[in-house]
Amino acid sequence: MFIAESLKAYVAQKSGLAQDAFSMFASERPAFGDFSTNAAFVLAQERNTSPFLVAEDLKRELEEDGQVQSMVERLEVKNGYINFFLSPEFAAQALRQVTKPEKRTAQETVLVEYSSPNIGKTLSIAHIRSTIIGDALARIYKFLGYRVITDSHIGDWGMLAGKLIAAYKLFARKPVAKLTIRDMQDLYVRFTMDEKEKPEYTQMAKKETVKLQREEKDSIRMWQALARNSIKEFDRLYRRLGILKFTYQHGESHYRRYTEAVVPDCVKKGYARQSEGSMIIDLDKAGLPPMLIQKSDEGFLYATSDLATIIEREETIKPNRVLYVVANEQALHFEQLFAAARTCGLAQGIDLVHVKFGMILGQDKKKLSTRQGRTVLLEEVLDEAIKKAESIAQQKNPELSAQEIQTIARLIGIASVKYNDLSQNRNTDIVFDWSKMLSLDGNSAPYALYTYARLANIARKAHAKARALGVRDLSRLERQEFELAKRAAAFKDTVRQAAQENLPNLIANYLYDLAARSNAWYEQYPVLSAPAEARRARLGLAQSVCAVLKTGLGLLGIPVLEKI
RNA sequence: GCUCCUGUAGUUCAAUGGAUAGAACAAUGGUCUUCGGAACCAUCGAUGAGGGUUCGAUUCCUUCCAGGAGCACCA
Repeated sequence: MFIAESLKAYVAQKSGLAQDAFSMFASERPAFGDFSTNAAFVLAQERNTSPFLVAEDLKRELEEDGQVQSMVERLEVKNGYINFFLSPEFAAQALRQVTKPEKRTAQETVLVEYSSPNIGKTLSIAHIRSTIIGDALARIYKFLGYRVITDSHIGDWGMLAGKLIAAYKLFARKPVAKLTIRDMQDLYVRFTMDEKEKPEYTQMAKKETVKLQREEKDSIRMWQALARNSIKEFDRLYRRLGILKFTYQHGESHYRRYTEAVVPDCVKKGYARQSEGSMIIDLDKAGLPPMLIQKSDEGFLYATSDLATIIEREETIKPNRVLYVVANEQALHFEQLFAAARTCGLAQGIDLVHVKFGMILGQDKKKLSTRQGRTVLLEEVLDEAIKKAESIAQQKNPELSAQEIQTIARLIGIASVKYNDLSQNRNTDIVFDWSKMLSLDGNSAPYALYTYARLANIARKAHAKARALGVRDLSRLERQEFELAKRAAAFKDTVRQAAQENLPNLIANYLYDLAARSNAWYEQYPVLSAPAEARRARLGLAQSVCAVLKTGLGLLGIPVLEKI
């Protein structure tokens, strides 16, 4: 149940406004109730009258409705807004089901493409955002009842693969099957460095690329080994990070049949034309520069393979929506890609979305790039985070065994890295800063985890059974506690909003707010020592908030611990 | 040169058309006969500059300033 949505439906019905003509939002402060609508402003505009009068009328109409009556304790008009104060019964009802995933009814499929590393290169900090944000979005959509397909679109074909093979043939001293990803990366770096002075290297790479595209046996065998070893390494890091298993890790190579067909097909249908020896799709109508889909040496490009990927997915997966979780820098590429797809009559009825995110910058606010050797490896970040969490855990809990500390440190270290990213709006750049990244203070993962552990501990001490959730008794709570309960009941509304805008940070911020309110709450209101009725009600509240924290952190890919 | 993104407190962030711009860190002062102090309470402090649209602008438009990214054979 989505509270805002339910309320909105009634307001729409009574006012005659379209659902998207006005908004219903969580109120900023208790004095404004729990949810507010600006419907009166919109209506007043239409009728050319005062919002205040319209609001009073609309309020009266809503009050006369039996359904609305059961949902709210009262309605208030203030400054033209209509404020909704939820009733304890309705809030309790919402709270009881707030952590239950939505049932999959409409078969709406969301395809999330994220992480997408290149073979032959270790995962660096640059992959962190795509991987963590994509993983969270996949979990969020699943929770909301969508059919979710995930795909890491690995760069494993074309010139990149050709260069790797050329580099291997030139410099390597091991059988290809024994090549680690570090070896591959060293080979690749050496190759690109030398390439500047030795144009014959580039020629060689091109030759290898062509051989691979012709699927000559030796090339394919070598390429497969390189790809396999790379993916093994990616999977190891994904496990450490604790992200969902990908439905697919197809890579560009998977779509190669389609890629080969893209150019002739576009030419035949008149979508593409020659220009300066290469093949382009004009995008004037979209106000964009043309997109190059074939090089003058007849080689394919990223754009070609991306178009092919759209075609293949349209045929096999039939998604309703595709989320490309890829850095900001590629904004133009995706604008062109989407426009080109439309031009070619592809992806009709499919919502293609570039879920972009800011870069991770160096201390000098310049881009971190592999070439200048300024890369920070993903693995380093995780190691550092865990190390820091471990020393803090030791300090805080000297009574715990080394093994317990290890478990806690591993969980909190990873959680901090994820939370640090997911609590920020993805659009802004992040200046890479070890102390910030690994911060365990303030609005951070440990704060939410700590709150969870404390609340869980109270319930445990009371020997409360999970099914004894006393959320029927919200009316037994005092005013301030009731506010907390209603806040928890609005969890699913937040998740819905996070999905609509593809902004996981909305959930992180909500959880932080909920945790802060909870901390203030149990500081002030005793649970275990309270009189029987209040005790039962408060235990119910503690358990509900616990469940919300656990579910919410879960959506961010962060597991909870009973003890930290 | 063209296009796009960003500019909020000393610092890092939140709020993207709504009510009195919200946190954290730092600083300062408090809470303890503790349902786990990785806690709670309080003080200090901000929308780059100018114009416009709107009942209402951090949010939309516009000019300027500052930073960043992208712009055909890389991915």
